[in-house]
Amino acid sequence: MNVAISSTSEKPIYQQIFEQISAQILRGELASGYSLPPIRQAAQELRISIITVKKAWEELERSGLIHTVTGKGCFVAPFTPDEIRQMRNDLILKQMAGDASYYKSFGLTLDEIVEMMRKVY
Amino acid sequence: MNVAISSTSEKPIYQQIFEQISAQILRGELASGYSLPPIRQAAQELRISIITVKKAWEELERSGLIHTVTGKGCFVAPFTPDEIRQMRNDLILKQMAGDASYYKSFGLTLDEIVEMMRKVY
Amino acid sequence: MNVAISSTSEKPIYQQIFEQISAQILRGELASGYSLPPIRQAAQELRISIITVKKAWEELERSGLIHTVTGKGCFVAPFTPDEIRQMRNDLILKQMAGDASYYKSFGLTLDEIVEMMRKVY
Amino acid sequence: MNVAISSTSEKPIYQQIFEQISAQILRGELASGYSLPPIRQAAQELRISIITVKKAWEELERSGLIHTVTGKGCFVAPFTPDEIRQMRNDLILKQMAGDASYYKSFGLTLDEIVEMMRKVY
DNA sequence: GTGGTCTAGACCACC
DNA sequence: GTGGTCTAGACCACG
Repeated sequence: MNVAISSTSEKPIYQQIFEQISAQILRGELASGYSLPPIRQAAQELRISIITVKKAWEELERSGLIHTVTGKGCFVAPFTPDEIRQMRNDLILKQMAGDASYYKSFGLTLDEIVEMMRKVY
Repeated sequence: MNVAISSTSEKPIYQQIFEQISAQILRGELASGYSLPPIRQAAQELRISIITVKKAWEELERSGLIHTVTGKGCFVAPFTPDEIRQMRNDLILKQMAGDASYYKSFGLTLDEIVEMMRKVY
Repeated sequence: MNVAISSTSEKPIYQQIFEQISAQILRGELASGYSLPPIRQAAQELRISIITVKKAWEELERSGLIHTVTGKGCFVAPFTPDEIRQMRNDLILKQMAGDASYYKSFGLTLDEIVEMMRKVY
Repeated sequence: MNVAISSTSEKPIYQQIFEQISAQILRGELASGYSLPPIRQAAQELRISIITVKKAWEELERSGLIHTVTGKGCFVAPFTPDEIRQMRNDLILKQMAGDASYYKSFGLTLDEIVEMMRKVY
């Protein structure tokens, strides 16, 4: 499990975990069927409470990214590569739409946005 | 004062106010020297607590966007148009750098980002 | 608040609460804008843990039936009577579809189902 | 043995087996005296643990639907067709009574229930 | 061994 | 005052 927790971040821990793991799934790093570590082990590894890990796992299940089998563990849900790509694009487009409207609220044109994006990339 | 408050938003009210007013200043809508309404009046107008307005005003002062004159009120700090433009660009670039690194974390190239940005703009 | 908890039920407590309150909303007993009791008070009233109440409230919010305003409380979401009726019918139809397929799995015809339903109603 | 197990279902596996086999008995598909497969064979066939199969068999025996003969195996209990029909009707009526009271709790009349049942059947 | 539920109690941000 | 988060620790069902 490759998750970095920042205790200085304003985001709650369980959400940091959720975002990092879901990003890993949508990037294809965690393949379908992959078994997430047991919550107890993950809690020990990350040095946080079991409850906090569980909350993150619950969010992942609610998003349909993993499915839980009581007594067995939690597994990345079965997706085709196309579905993964689709979900990833949906997520990014939704995020980008919010970002774009933020930029536009400051009067930036598309060309200006592209130019600035080129700078910071 | 032109501020819209959403009670369903997850953002705290004082932050909603702070963001909207600072955006207005950086867009040049609120000119240097402009007098913000007294907190009591603002609170009544927005139908929120005085404490909340005060917190927003404090955030604005802490950012250097306004300055308080005891007994007189709060005024937009004196900036030249160039300074405004500079601050606006700094803010947007900082935001955009974060957005770009998010997009990159999903493996998107600059061209792909530009193309998607074109779609959602 | 009118909720009855059965500790003998196989359903978890938080789900019992969720189901009863959502039923009350869909029956129109809890009108839009109605303020749910604070979780601490509800917990004391029902003699259960705050956490358990919170879990029920979270499910209600996730279903879009209530919305939480931090520092203010939880309120029944604004719905038109038509929306309420629509949601209620959707819920019942979905439930009934499952029931019907169960009856059918025992070879019952529609007429037999109707006749038996008449008996038990 | 014709049993389908869903690992994504929230129902425990042993209960899924119990429900499917008891339904088969009550539908008359498994006749009186029919011999259930040995638990080891069933476990292998369904790719689950022997313990789980044993638990399902125990539930069936507790319901009086099968009886175990040590060293010989498990057999569907001797019922007359009338008894089967009776048990089936009892089960369905009990289930339907619960469903009906659920529908009634939303204010539905018998006619409305019948009409909706017609739709989803 | 696994996850599911419930508990008591703490600290924080917001209003 | 409110809800939001995190903690430690218990008991249970399932496999």
